[in-house]
Amino acid sequence: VPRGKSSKVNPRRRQRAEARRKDGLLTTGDMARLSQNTLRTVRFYEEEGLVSPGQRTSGGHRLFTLHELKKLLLITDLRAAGLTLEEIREMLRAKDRARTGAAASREVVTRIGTQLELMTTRVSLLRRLITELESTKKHLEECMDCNDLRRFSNGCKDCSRLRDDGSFPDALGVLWGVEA
Amino acid sequence: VPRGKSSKVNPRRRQRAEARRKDGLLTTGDMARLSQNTLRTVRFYEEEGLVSPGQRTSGGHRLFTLHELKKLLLITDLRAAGLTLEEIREMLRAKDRARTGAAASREVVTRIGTQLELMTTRVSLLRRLITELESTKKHLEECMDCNDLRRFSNGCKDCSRLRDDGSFPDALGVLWGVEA
DNA sequence: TTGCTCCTCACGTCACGTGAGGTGGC
DNA sequence: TTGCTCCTCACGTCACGTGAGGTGGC
Repeated sequence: VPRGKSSKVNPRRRQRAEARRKDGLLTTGDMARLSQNTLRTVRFYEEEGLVSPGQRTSGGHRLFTLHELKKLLLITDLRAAGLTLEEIREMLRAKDRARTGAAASREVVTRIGTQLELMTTRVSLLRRLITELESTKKHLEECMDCNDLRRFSNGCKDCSRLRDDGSFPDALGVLWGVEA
Repeated sequence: VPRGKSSKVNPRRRQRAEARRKDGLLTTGDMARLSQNTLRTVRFYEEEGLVSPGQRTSGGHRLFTLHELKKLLLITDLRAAGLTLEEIREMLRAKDRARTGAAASREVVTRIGTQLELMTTRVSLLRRLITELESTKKHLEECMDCNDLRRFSNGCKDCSRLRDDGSFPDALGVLWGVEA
């Protein structure tokens, strides 16, 4: 159980998460909750010039527009997809730095194209790994009721369960130390 | 052009990358090249107890077995898939820490299952983002020969190209600042 | 023998995490 | 008024990157 984060459901807090301020602006906490980030991350992205609170309350609390929330949601997705903050920043600023619509769109199209290739590669790697781990899991599920202590102490070397299958995933060889 | 990394093809180096030492062991450089990692990363993984050179030469050069290379390849894939080194370490050590085959397989099956769920989630996010960015790219490709400076200076607000389409990707709204 | 490869420190970086200590706002 | 939320430092962490300065090995 993680400390510091009460699991008690606080009804007032629940309301806050769903309710909007009357002026339609969002606090740092709203931004964090709605984008599944921490407060620290929202503030860090502001320091890095990625999002910006249009204004602050007299007490110093940040207030963001809905547009900044949408930007934060995109940043969050792009980070999860593997882009660095620098790459994200360049993408977000590309339009404003360009002098013409043609230059702006070409710049953004190029950047998106590059990232799409990288993302496709990442999906392929993930799919390959998922297949491999699923196969490894299936093999090991056959051993979940194994009581052969003698064979296990011997590293499962002479166990037919781990040998009779021709398509033996590499990951299983590594995890079970079959050739060590 | 990145500095420090010559793009000249060195035929001797090429041979080294493919050839094996007569004893079948691999140097740190072989491990790095064959797994697409840097020398630093291979050494760091050794410090962290993830891979281990079975022996060293009299001069202190690390020598790895083929099994350590396979382990490094799996580690590299798992890292790219988003696992921390701690999670990878626990997965690799689970079998050796268990007392019975049943306990070992249950432990590893559970860990793999957890990671498979996370990986599936990551694939979904990537696919969703790929779709969104492809759509955004397609919209912007229509603007690559735009010469309407007046409209661009005005933020493309009154341009029909960016408005007539009903299914307007969120990312485009953010990147093109349509509501700012 | 030459130069390419590998070695060990050791400080730097990126993207935040984690308190400490204090104040704001419905 | 209470307590939940947000504030600003500021040091810590994870997974390496990047030299400096030196030696090993086909």
